[in-house]
Amino acid sequence: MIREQLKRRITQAIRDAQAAGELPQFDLPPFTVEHPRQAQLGDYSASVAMQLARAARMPPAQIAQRIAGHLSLDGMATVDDAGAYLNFRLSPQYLSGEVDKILASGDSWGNIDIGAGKTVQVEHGSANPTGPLTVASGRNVVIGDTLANALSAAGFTVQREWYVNDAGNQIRHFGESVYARYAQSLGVDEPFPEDGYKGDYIVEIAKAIIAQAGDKYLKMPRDEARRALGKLGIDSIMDGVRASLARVGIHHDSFFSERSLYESGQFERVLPILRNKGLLVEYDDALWFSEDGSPIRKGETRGEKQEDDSQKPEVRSQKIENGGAGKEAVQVVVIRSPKVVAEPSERPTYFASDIAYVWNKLVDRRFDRAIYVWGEDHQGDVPRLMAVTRALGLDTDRIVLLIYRFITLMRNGQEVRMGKRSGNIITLDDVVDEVGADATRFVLLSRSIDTKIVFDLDLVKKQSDENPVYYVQYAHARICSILRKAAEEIGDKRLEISAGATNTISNLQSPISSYIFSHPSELALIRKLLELEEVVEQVATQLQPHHFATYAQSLATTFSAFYRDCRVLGEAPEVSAARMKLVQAARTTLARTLALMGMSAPERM
RNA sequence: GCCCCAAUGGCGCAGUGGAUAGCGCGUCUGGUUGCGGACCAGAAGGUCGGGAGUUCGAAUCUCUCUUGGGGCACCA
Repeated sequence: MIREQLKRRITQAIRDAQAAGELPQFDLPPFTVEHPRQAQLGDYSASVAMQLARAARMPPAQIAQRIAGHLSLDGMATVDDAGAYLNFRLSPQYLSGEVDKILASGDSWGNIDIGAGKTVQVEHGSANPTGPLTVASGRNVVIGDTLANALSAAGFTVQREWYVNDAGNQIRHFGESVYARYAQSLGVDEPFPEDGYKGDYIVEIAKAIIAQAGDKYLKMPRDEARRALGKLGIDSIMDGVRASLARVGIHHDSFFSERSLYESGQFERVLPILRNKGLLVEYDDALWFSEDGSPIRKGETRGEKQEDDSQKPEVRSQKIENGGAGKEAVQVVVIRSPKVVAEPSERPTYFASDIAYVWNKLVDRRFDRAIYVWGEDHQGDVPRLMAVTRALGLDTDRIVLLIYRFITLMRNGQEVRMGKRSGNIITLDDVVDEVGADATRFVLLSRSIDTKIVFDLDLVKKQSDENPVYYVQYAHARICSILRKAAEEIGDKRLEISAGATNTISNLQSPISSYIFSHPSELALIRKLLELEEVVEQVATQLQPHHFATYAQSLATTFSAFYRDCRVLGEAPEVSAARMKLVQAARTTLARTLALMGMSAPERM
């Protein structure tokens, strides 16, 4: 990457200046190379001279000058020491050469190697398998999938996992619901459970099972039938989920069963680690995790006053002073209790699963990092997972808990309320049907994960200039149009522009390899293309996928400026050929960006 | 009460401790004998919520206050 190259050269220049006695000896602090805000100042800029002023006991401008004097840039860029800044401007020769590099890289253009083969798991989706995939989960999977794309491009070995919550109370309710619909469909007067799932899809599932297996579950003991039907229901739901995911281009490498943590004995193997450290505490017939091993005390609870509030333990907010470094709450969380009525052998509490699961990720499967993509409703669960990870003797830096904000769905200027249990859900399929997969992904990726998204169906459906999705894709279609036209004019049938064929421009016979771009809009476009690597790095390190969306728009804008200023066809042959190459590189870059976002790059619109 | 997140032109949002804070929409003024006008150019519009601190330098880091969102169950 350019930035890294410049950093190395600056570092070398400083050492050379030191060796020459022009700068005193000092330890070089970490410094950055960045883009100046004003483009006229240069392409890259380093303020390292200012950082060194104290250590070197020299005025920054003088330091900058001496560093500049020792810089060897090999024609890559020119440097000018603007006061205390070192400003670099990439040379037209260098920029022109980079176009060839992009074309040679083809579909792997943008790949970098900050991951160095480290393994990282991105767990995303993981919605309860009790109903179809909702738009709410849509943001989750799109964030996770795009991050996985970015991490993969950044050189990590990535595994995409969906955690199937196939244990616990909700699953029991679900099984009862399926059973009730099953029985009702067979004409049996079976009451629908109070906590049941009311959605029509349960009826569909029941009918499908009847079509397959008839009434055989009515002949079983009721509990057994409920469990069996629950499992069948989950399978059916998950099949639907997979189909919905596929529509937005998402595939998971693994669907990990929560239940398996108990069936495999994983949970029982991990628990002794906490017990041996004295971090398991009995209270009120239940088993608790207590971060510091302290017994659980009775205390006043928050929220509405109820008769037996005083009987409840203070669960979360025992405050302790932490060596002056701020306050931290000791995490106290229930692991197992007779009051949790779900089959305790299958899943004591959700937190119990978390314990075994993090161990499974980091120890059994040895991921260097495990990323959890969680909705903001799980934000309160972060500290306890961190606490138990620490208690297990694992490095908490290896887990990253990403919290994204929910979306609000708007239609006809009204917020669409979604109720989970009520069956009033808007599925991801519904939205994809209405606005398309590309627009859905783009909207869900367009903002920082910390920002709430208002998904206005009417607005997104409108294929207008208010809608950035089409602006970006239009730029790609327009590029393809130019290349199509070029192919016609030149009559070169080998100039294919279908996806993947990015290198065919070399089929044109022309002395283009020596061509040096000079028009400001040409050079600006090349600079913009070269940013892709930086954007990949940014997304992969900050774990913020919206940078792709921002970049895609900016790239489309830069291309439009080039398109306005520079004709491709009908210029002098060497100019046309060189610009076609540039346009091809722009297509490669735009298509890759869209691919990283999981979007299509249409050739016509 | 405690914890997390946010606050940046009219609206929606970017912004990596660096120089004159950007983009889209909206508003106003313009642009087509030319590769796709689903486009482009120009203009107006800002005490980066308030205050203090750290730093050569703060929208960015720390503290604090205000406002908004979310979370604080032997639910998942």
